[in-house]
Amino acid sequence: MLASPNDIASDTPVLERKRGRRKDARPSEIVAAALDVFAEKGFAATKTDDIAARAGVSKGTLYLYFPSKEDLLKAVVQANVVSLIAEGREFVRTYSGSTGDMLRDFTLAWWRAEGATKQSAVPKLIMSEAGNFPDIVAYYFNEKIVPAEALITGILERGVASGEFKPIARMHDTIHSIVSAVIFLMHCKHSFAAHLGEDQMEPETFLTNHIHTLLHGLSNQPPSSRAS
Amino acid sequence: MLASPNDIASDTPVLERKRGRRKDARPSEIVAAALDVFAEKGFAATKTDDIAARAGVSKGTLYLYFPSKEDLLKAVVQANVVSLIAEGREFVRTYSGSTGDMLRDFTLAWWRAEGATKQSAVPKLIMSEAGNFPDIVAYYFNEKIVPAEALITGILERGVASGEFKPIARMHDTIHSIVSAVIFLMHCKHSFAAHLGEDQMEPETFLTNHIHTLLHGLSNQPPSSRAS
Amino acid sequence: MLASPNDIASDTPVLERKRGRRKDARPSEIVAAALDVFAEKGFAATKTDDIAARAGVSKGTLYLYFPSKEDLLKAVVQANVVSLIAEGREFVRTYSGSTGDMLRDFTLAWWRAEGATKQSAVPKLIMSEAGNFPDIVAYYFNEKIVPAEALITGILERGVASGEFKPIARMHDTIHSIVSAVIFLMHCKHSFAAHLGEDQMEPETFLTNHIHTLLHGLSNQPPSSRAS
Amino acid sequence: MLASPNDIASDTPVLERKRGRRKDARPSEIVAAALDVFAEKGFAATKTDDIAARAGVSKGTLYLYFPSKEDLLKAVVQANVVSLIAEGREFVRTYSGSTGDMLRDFTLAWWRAEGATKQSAVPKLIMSEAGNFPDIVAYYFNEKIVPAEALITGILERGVASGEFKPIARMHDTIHSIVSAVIFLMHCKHSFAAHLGEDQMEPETFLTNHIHTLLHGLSNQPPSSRAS
DNA sequence: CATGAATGAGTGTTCATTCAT
DNA sequence: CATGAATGAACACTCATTCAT
Repeated sequence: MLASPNDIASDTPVLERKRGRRKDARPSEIVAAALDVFAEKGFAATKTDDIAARAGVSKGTLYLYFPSKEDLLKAVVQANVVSLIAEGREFVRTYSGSTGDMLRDFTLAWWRAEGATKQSAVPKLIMSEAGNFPDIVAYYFNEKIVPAEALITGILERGVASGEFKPIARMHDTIHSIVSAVIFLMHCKHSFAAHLGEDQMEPETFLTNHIHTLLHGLSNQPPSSRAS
Repeated sequence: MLASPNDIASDTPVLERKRGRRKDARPSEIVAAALDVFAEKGFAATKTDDIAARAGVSKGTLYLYFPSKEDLLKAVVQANVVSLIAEGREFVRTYSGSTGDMLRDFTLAWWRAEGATKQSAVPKLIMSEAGNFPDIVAYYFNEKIVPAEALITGILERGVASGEFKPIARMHDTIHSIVSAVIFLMHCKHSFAAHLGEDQMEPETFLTNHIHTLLHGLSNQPPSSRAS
Repeated sequence: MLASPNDIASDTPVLERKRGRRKDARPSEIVAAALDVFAEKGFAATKTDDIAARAGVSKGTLYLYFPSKEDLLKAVVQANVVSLIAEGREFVRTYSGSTGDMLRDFTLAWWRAEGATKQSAVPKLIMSEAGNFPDIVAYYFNEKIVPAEALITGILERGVASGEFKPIARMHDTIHSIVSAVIFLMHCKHSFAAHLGEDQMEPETFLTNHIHTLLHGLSNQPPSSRAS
Repeated sequence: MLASPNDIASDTPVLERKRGRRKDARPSEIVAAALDVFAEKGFAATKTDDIAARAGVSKGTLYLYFPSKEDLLKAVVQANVVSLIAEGREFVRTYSGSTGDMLRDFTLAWWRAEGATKQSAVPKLIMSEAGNFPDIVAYYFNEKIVPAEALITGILERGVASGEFKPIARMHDTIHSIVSAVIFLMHCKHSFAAHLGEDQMEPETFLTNHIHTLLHGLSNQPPSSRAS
């Protein structure tokens, strides 16, 4: 259903030249516009006119590059999946330092690369539209979530292996304890931005604190015997 | 915009009788059906016929009780906000035990009361529709999120006061470290249910582990000096 | 289609007795209410609820007496046709005086009996709905317009026969010169009431003047030879 | 509410070409079709599909040019108001001849320009829908009725000033004596066309006779003293 | 390539009519 | 008799998609 991801970057900066060269930029401009509007209104409530208007093209032009609104959604998801994982792999491959710092820096890097950009709308979109487009979700799950969890698994195993971390009984749970904060942050950004004061939600501070707490705990007391 | 929440329970069991009596049950049956369909498809992609069909009534009957599809959405949100907070307050008021256990039990009780039921669709719905219905989000934020955070603040302060917990510099961050796991779980349930194996995501186990990790940490090492 | 007119009077005064005797008044109360609402909104834009509400009964009760909304319209027309013609016949039969005065008094009596009452809504209604209910129009035409024109023909012939009036070449035209003023007045009353000042439109004065002008002319000069 | 009338002619003949060009003709074609159907069925009973079908376009196209059915009604009224008044002014400005002839010729010209064309449906429409669209009625009243009465006032005053006419005590009444015949004729045309034989209602003959009677009277006798 | 007028299937909402109580 | 909750066919309006220019 979903073609293998080809490299449609959505944030490509564009130096305007009306109808001039660089026609190949059109698709990615449209994808970027679509991401904006889909994230704001949801797929069903988005009108193709809105996307066209935001992309600065006519409605007909959309159909020159994408056979349907749904294909545009697919393109949006595809365009925002691949490079992130590649970046993550590179981070893990090259990081040197303690695993605690690595976990913190990985999380921050992830936030900076995805959460702090417009791409953060994709997870929201995926979640919102999961019920209506299961194949897109499957694609996203396999191409992004699975590799991402693999990366984190690698980090955690590094910590356990080095003795920095205690043994981890249920790896998935620990991964989710980390991931949930980033996802939560992205969702908040797109849903409650207006309601959260700047001080209540400073993403990088929050993530730093979150990882710190996960590493060192809130409690002054030793764990009771019946641990995880 | 949104009237003060009146207690429309959404899971009322019904003994069928086609016409006539039972009319006071209708609204809550409809609200329950609407919650299901909205959560599955999103607001815009939901057809009123679908709601009517799922509620076992005709399309016209919907409009006997709710002036519009949007009002039905409001009713869905309202119906699933109030009692939860009341339950939470009661839990906090009556709990006796260590604050670590309290935090874990609070989280589990929250999950059982909301996450494990159909009500867990509401947070997903709120997030998905935030862009289109800001007043509903505002209502939800004020009536549910704010009080919920107040409850958790109380628990954390109890732990700090008793010396069980270390001092907490940024209360909001710590609250969000807790909350994010529950929200994450609810969102996953409605988006990735099909993709997550039973063993990868066992909600109560995950939450127990999450709280345990937050309390006692992953690390074998003491925190570096430059903490939060 | 339309039954022979049975005597449903619409202006029957009613002394209220809730659910008491005199159940036979119900139909005429409903017909009176329907006339009001039909005249105000037109047939298609009238909701049966409105009629029921104005009649002070439930919507279901309407269907106890009238098989459909359209039948209610028929009843409204029927109820307001018969007695008028009878009154007119009586007037003509018993009038003694000059034919000029007779014409004026006939016109005024007509206005008082129909134009000044709620019945004046019927001609408006007939005109508005002519395209949709041709059989009702046919009924109205045959039962009211034809007899009414016969009455006026009688008056005009009386005047010609007595030498009071000049010979009348096209009887229909002269009838319409008279009738048009009354119809015009009724239509204005239901359409421009809000726009016409009291002084611009005093019905009885207008009709008196209209008949006077028709009888005696505006001109100081004799007609040119090429008359009608 | 109603924009200043722009010149949408409703009877523009059209040389067919299915798509593309001719787009500026579309609105007036639609307005013409709408006038037809509204006049025939009334506003509420008219389906937008009917208008579209009669205009030879799809339903969607209607909404390309008019935001709603009600706006289409407004456009219909606007399109058929302005030029008439301009024509009337021109007639009055340029007429030379006796005032009696002028009154007759004015009436006939009015009939030919409005009554004999499809525009004659507008007065019927206005009357029928008065209760539901008061602002449209107000527009019509101010833009058409008021100026029309002013024109007739001018004619009558010319006759009085020249001594051709007797003094006129209540100008409004006399205007209405003239106008009522034209309105009556228009209403009849749209309501009783099927019922009136050709000989009973020959519009121009009727109007000629009506004006003749208004000028010279039916009576052989002088008015009694107690005039208006 | 790009446009935007045109389309028509689809959806939210209304309302005449029915019928169990 | 009277009610009013329930129905579902019908309608105004929308919007993804097409295609002549």
